[in-house]
Amino acid sequence: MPLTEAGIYAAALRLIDEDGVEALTMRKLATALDANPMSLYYHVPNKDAVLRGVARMVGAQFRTVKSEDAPWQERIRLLATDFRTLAQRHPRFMGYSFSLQSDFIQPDDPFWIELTAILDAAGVPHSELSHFTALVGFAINGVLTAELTGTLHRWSSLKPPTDGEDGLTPPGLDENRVFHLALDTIIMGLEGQLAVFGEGQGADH
Amino acid sequence: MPLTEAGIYAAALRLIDEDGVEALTMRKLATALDANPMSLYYHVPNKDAVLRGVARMVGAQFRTVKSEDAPWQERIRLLATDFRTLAQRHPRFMGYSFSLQSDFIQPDDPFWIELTAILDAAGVPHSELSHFTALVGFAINGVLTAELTGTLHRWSSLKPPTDGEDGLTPPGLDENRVFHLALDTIIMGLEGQLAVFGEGQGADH
DNA sequence: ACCTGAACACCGTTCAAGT
DNA sequence: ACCTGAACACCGTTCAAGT
Repeated sequence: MPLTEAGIYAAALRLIDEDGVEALTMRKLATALDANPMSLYYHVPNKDAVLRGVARMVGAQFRTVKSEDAPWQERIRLLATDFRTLAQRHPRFMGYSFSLQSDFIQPDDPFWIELTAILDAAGVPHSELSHFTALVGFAINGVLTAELTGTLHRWSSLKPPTDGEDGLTPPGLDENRVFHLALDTIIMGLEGQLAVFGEGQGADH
Repeated sequence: MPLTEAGIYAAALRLIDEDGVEALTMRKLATALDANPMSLYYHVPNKDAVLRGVARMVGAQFRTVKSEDAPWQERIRLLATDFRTLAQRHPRFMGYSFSLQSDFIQPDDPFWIELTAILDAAGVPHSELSHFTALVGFAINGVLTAELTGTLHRWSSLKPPTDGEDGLTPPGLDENRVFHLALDTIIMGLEGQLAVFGEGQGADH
């Protein structure tokens, strides 16, 4: 099996899934590919490019059902959960790339394009469209990152037991609850904002 | 000036403010202190401890006005902006510690305690208190992190010019708008959720 | 008690050289 | 066209030794 660019990215992702991004090393990556560490540099300029390649690879897997006729609330929920299930397939990489979002998050990613379209359809004024897209996207991102990096999990274990119960919440259940609660709250907030826009319009004309 | 633990943290923070966390090195830190790299290890167990020390140092600077008589909406806004101004004093460190939040974010930090108190006062049921605290905290965190790491800024430059204007938004203004928009939206969402709790209570009794 | 030098086991990357 | 070895400039950290 000869060395290829795609093969390098795939192997890198495999290593990251196992041991996390911080453990990825050009030298380890090479030995995982049964290759000389220096051979990688013929196919790839440097380590940073490997990470970007992995990001492109994972990002390309993102699929979301196009349901343009559904109400925008439902569409946001769908988009967010689709994105979440993708993120959960590679939690260590996504947790990293979301947080150290230096160059990984681009406004022309399918997620953001779809989110913009949904908010547009919902009635967000064009002048505020990018603001609201950023707000919703990064707020969800914040909750999801906390989930992926395990911060959320370390929290819920500190939660008071549910009134005399055994005190052990089934694993993942709390994460689910917080994520959907966040979605609900943001959507409700958007509904409120849209109502404000409506009022302003009514008063002006 | 002899080497001290606090002095090491202070110097580390100074270096991070200038060049970012990823540029911090035990060896650079030592030369910045006019010391032998190995001398640090007498005062500090390892690099990770240095980062944690810096986190404690920065976190200790957090102050928020206690305004228990104000409406909870105002209290959330105040807490969030207080936290934001602290974060903006050390954007590179805060951007890092928020994202790689492995061990930096603790539920017993003053920010979270105050946020919990506010949401409690707002009427969030005790069984859901930690969920809502997490939701609000990490959503705000997500937007703030995007601001600190510059992701938000790289975005707004892609914004369509405001209809025939010069197309240049004053720097920082967009960040301000998005942050406060996020606050408003989350608060509105919380109001909605609280209304739901109210209904449920009314129907049950 | 506080500091130091030498050393170890790692990194990413370059570059001239091999096939 | 593809791979390799040697080498460079870095890391964090240990440890025995100095004052």
